[in-house]
Amino acid sequence: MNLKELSQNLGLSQTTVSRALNGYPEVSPATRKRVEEAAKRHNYRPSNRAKGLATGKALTIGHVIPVSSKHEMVNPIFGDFIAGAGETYARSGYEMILTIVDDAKEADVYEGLKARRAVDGVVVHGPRLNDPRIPLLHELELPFVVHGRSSGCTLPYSWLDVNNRQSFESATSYLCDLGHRRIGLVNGLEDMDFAQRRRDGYLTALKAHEIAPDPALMRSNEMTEVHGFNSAREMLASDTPPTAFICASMICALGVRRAIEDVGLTMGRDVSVVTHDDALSYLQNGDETPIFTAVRSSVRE
Amino acid sequence: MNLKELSQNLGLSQTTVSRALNGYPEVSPATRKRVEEAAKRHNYRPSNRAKGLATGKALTIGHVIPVSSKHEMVNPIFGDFIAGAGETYARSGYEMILTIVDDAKEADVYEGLKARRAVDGVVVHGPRLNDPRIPLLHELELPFVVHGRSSGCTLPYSWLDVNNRQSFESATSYLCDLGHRRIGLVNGLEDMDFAQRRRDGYLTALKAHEIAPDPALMRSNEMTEVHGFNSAREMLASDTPPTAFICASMICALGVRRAIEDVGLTMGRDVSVVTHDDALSYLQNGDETPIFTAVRSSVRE
DNA sequence: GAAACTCGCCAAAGCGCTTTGGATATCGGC
DNA sequence: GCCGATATCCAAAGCGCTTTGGCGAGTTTC
Repeated sequence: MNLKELSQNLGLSQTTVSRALNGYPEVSPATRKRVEEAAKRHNYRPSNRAKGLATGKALTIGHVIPVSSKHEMVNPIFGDFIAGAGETYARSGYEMILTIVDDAKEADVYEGLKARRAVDGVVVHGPRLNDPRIPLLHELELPFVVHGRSSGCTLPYSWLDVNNRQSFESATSYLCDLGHRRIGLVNGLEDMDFAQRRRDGYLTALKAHEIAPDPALMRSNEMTEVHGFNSAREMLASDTPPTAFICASMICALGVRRAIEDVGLTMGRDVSVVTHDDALSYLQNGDETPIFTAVRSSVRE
Repeated sequence: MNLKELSQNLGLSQTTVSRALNGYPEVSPATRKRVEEAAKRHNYRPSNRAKGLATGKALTIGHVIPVSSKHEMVNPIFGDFIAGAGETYARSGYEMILTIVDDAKEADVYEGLKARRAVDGVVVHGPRLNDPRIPLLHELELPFVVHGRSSGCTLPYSWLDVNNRQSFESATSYLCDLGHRRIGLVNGLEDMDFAQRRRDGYLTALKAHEIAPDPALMRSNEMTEVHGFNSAREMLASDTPPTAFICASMICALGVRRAIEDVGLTMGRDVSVVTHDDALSYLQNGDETPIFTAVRSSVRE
């Protein structure tokens, strides 16, 4: 059922039917009602494609997810982020198109989205320090919002982020106040902007407590369970092991926990762990009793 | 840059340019070359939208991810699945549109995709027993492929699946052969088809080893860490606790491990754990030394 | 050397919408 | 009873492509 059929069916012009359905005023209330009922009855829904052609709008937002060519890892928070975004799109009649791409070919993807007029705008995921995508998108004049921020970028841009610095500063201070002097940081890859900010927060808190940062206590890598395990394992093997850890994600923290127990210690008694909790649906921080002390922010919300 | 401009630019008709670019034979090699070079030079890419309107094809595949209204959980394997699918779409010039929807409203989404002619076909995720989406999609005449299967469904359909039954039968047999008589099953929700098959495999192996299944040793729920923890915790608290566990996912297994250690036992010495490993990039089964004994299949591949 | 093809190209219609620029009818107001 | 608003509606153009139906010019065929 398309506009033409529907309008013939009603004995009206396409113009009138289109206007009735889109809330324009040049239609009598009675006609509008008749049109709306017929549309519902015939399960008519305008073709997004034709609508887009006619209006120049795509009614579509692009999400391009970079995958590091080195690690091939898809950050698990994307699932939750996408779920949250999708709810909003569904309510607003927008479509979401997803592209997963090796980060080396990302520029090409943005150019393609623009040239094909496939989207009205994009969401930039996983911003790095001074991320080249921001100038690129400016140049392409493709509207965008960054999930996170990009330190060092001089161009203006819209972003949505949590306060990573403050969050890690609080967490670190909390541990310092408890008397910890050697605190291991199990961070994400440091070219990721969020990781940089988290480290800054960590360092700020150490400084405030007059603790000299020790490079041996700061590890960064893709936030996998294995990274958490390996990092903690190595730090714990040192002559002066940390008495506490701060982790960039629950997944890392699980690895840290495994390392702690692997060397015969008990988490929470011998070694403290604080983690950042993205509130992922499948990886809740315990039930009534949390597994980890955590700073939390729901990616999905 | 659109077709019209490009063809004027070349002093050719739109017809010829279109044909040159799409590999039709009615174009001389010299002209084709000239067109292709101009297209590249001007970074011309046909609008998917217009192309779709003209051809009736959408050049787009829909993925609709059901989210249980009760649990609001996004299965973490979707991220990896989507990444794998996206690679193929990118190579073939297809677009992927993603819809995340409360499973109660799923029918509406499929109808919408069909009525709006937004996609050429869809991938059905998370099939349940006798899944109503299969008859629905048949009725809508919307082509689809199911990731997994739907037992009890009498209609024909295309699917892609791993051998869940065989996999869990092998894993269970392996444990039985090691002498285990009480094996806990930490399964996914049992209205999910894969969970049913996994349980079947588990039961088949028990039967082959003349072990009577004990309902107290079979738990099923959303595959979260907490589910693994709670299930194992309760089973271990029994008078006749299991000596081994079989888990439906790495995430569950991590919870099971936590429960085991929580009661003062050691995994691998006091209690054995075998898990299904979806080979998620961020949740590898250890480095050189695996964390868990596992049956594995890469979702992404 | 004429009939019959084949090649290489083009004009125009059409895909399903929106939107511009009227057209017609109705209605006060004086 | 006429004029200018106002309220409703419509025909047609246009969005950027593909595809149908043709049309000359060159090539075979016999």
